Amino acid sequence: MTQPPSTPAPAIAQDGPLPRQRRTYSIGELAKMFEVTTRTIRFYEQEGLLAPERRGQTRIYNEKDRVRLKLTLRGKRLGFSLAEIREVVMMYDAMPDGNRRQLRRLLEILADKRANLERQLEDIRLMQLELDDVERRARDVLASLGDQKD
Amino acid sequence: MTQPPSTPAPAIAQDGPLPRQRRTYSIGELAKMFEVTTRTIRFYEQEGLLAPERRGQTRIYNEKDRVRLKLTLRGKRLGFSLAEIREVVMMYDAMPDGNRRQLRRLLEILADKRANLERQLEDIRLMQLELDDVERRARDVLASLGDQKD
DNA sequence: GCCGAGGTTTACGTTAACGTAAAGTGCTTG
DNA sequence: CAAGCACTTTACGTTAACGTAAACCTCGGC
Repeated sequence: MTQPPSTPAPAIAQDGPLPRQRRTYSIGELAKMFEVTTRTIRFYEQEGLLAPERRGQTRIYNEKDRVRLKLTLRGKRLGFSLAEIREVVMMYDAMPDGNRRQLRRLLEILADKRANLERQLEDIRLMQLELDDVERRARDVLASLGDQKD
Repeated sequence: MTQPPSTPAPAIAQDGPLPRQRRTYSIGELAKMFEVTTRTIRFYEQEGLLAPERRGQTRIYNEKDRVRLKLTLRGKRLGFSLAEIREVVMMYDAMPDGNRRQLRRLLEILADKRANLERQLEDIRLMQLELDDVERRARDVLASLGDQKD
């Protein structure tokens, strides 16, 4: 991904105990970092959400890959499907040389996601009120149980 | 949910062309009302999220059932599993005669859900910023395409 | 030289949340 | 009374998003 033509990525760059500028990650590192399994990461690649470089057979993830994974997981937490996430991600990548139709389509998708987020905000607000209510009642009952034994 | 002990729910109360106080619903009505299929509603019942009365074989839903369905669907939109939703719903129902342990457990669950919602709020905020960014770039590209034809 | 820690592919298994089809019941309407 | 419509049960099918197992490579260290 990283388009910036710089930094040819020195093979292992073992120049200190904690290299301050870590540019690549193994699949295992990413897995721990985000608390997912390597299977998940490979699956996301298979689904077209990631496309790490290879050193021989081994996958090498760079900073951009890491960000993508982060965004993907965030999307998942918000209930988006991998297909939806891929839609935005791919459009985004194709953007620089996209034609009008594609760009307008992208804007449509974005508006759609936005509307979705707005509804989720409202849902969260309502849900919080419900939880407030349930909790208040639960505490009341607990209090009324004040001196009984169980 | 609504526990208010009142209103014994008169069987059918057919007293007008458009009974202003509709207390019961058919499965089809609820399905249209919430834009889900009847299959979905029956499935939720099977999963212990609903328990409508029966008139013979037919399911009769009252106001409380309707609210439950609404809350269930809201939970779903927020990415909760049916199992999670059921957990809260069942605890809530068992509340009045719940013992301390159950009530504390309920409070735990609520705190958990709350934390979840908080993270979702943050995720939404971040996601909105991302969308802002993507949209801005897309508009820029579109503008730069100003006079080309496609 | 071999061993363990990580990486890889291939492929079948699993779970949640329904979809879909078949076959039957019950009312009411022309 | 036949047709139609809404409801019912039963049961197999489907999709997304991984889990899990087997069998393999490869590299640094003892």
